Amino acid sequence: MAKRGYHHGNLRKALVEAALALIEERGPTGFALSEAAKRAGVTPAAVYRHFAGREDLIAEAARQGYAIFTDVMQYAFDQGQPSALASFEATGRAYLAFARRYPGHYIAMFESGISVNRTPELAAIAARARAVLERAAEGLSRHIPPEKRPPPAMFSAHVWALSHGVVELFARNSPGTQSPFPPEELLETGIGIYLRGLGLIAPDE
Amino acid sequence: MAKRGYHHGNLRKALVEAALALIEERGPTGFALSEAAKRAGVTPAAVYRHFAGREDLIAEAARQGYAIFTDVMQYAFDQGQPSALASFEATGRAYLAFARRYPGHYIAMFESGISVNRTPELAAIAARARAVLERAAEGLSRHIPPEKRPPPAMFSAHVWALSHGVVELFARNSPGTQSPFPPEELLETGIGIYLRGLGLIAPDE
DNA sequence: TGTACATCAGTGAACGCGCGTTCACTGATGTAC
DNA sequence: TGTACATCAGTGAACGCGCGTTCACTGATGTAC
Repeated sequence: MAKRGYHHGNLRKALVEAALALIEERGPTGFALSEAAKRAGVTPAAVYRHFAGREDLIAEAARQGYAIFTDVMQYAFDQGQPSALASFEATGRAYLAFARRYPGHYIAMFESGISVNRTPELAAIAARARAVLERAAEGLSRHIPPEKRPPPAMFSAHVWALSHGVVELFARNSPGTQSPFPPEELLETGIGIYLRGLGLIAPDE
Repeated sequence: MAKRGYHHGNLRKALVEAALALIEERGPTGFALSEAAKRAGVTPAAVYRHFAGREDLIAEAARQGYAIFTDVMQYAFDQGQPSALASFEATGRAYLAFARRYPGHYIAMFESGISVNRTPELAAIAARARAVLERAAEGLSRHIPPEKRPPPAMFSAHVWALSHGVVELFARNSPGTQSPFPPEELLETGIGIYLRGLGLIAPDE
């Protein structure tokens, strides 16, 4: 169990952790398999006992990210229940919280260039994450008059896109630089205005 | 002027074009200075007559991207005038159109990891792009009752974020894979609902 | 409890590769006389 | 118009580097007897 000795104990886990830390520090480009191995206190060749190669290691980081992501979203959804509105808003906020709290996972998932279709396993778990948001949208959908009700998948896509855009442009230091407003505020007001547009929040509040 | 002969004619331009094509084909990671040189029919060392190095070449691609981007946004804005609403919607659509039509520039600007603060020149032109969107927002702002008027910079950020999120998740093949709706439709309906939430579109249309 | 042995996680050396960058050079171009 | 010359864009060879990956190996571990 302990790390000392010839055998590592849990190298697989240590490698994923090292990879996540590296991705977080250096960006997707800066990640090197050899360096992840070094950080785990192991020769580069040892990595191949646990992963097929560099890409496979990143994919595993992304997979774990989607697992956490789905849990976080599901939890937020449940917290908001039985109010469809509260559930919907909470999942939006959870997106931002996830990006903040698990930046390595976030980058592996969305910025590393790893396709979600790389593995059936990865595709499945990503679909599950999407499903949580769509379920929240479906719940909301029932409160909109049928004749002006957009497909739930559409407005779950809207909220996802808004959340993703806020994260990319204003929550990570990348190109947006100094954001005009705190990302949390930006996302909250944005979702608020959007939901009012759907007729789900009264115009006066 | 012609390409034949010892001297290239316009190597600088050819290098930027090669870089853009490569970035578009291989992603930001796949871009190699040596290969851009090869495509321009030139030795890697020749690049250093025109650029300080690899990063500088990417930064120049991004700079040209911002220049085009600003023009495109400005043009869309002007087309929508004198209607503030039409101008606002048009700039949103222009964002998507830009990403579609100039993918290499788009990637250099937003996905290459090049900071907008790398050069004062680059920062300046990016600020100009932001200013176009904010001006559109200011125009719109006048139609909102002052007491419930969010800062123009805030809702220009919302539209930017929504546009960016739609592009990243649904218009590029990256992680979102098969999008549930055409990105154009997604963005248009999203902005429509958002503007209705601001009270800028009548609830019945 | 003690010994023999199979397993297999991790070693260490080596590889080929393409990369970004440098340097002294060369030869095409355009200008001055 | 013709010659001498300065300029400087592009050459080609070389570099050191870190990368991902391979391979035969070794030695710690746990199991069978």
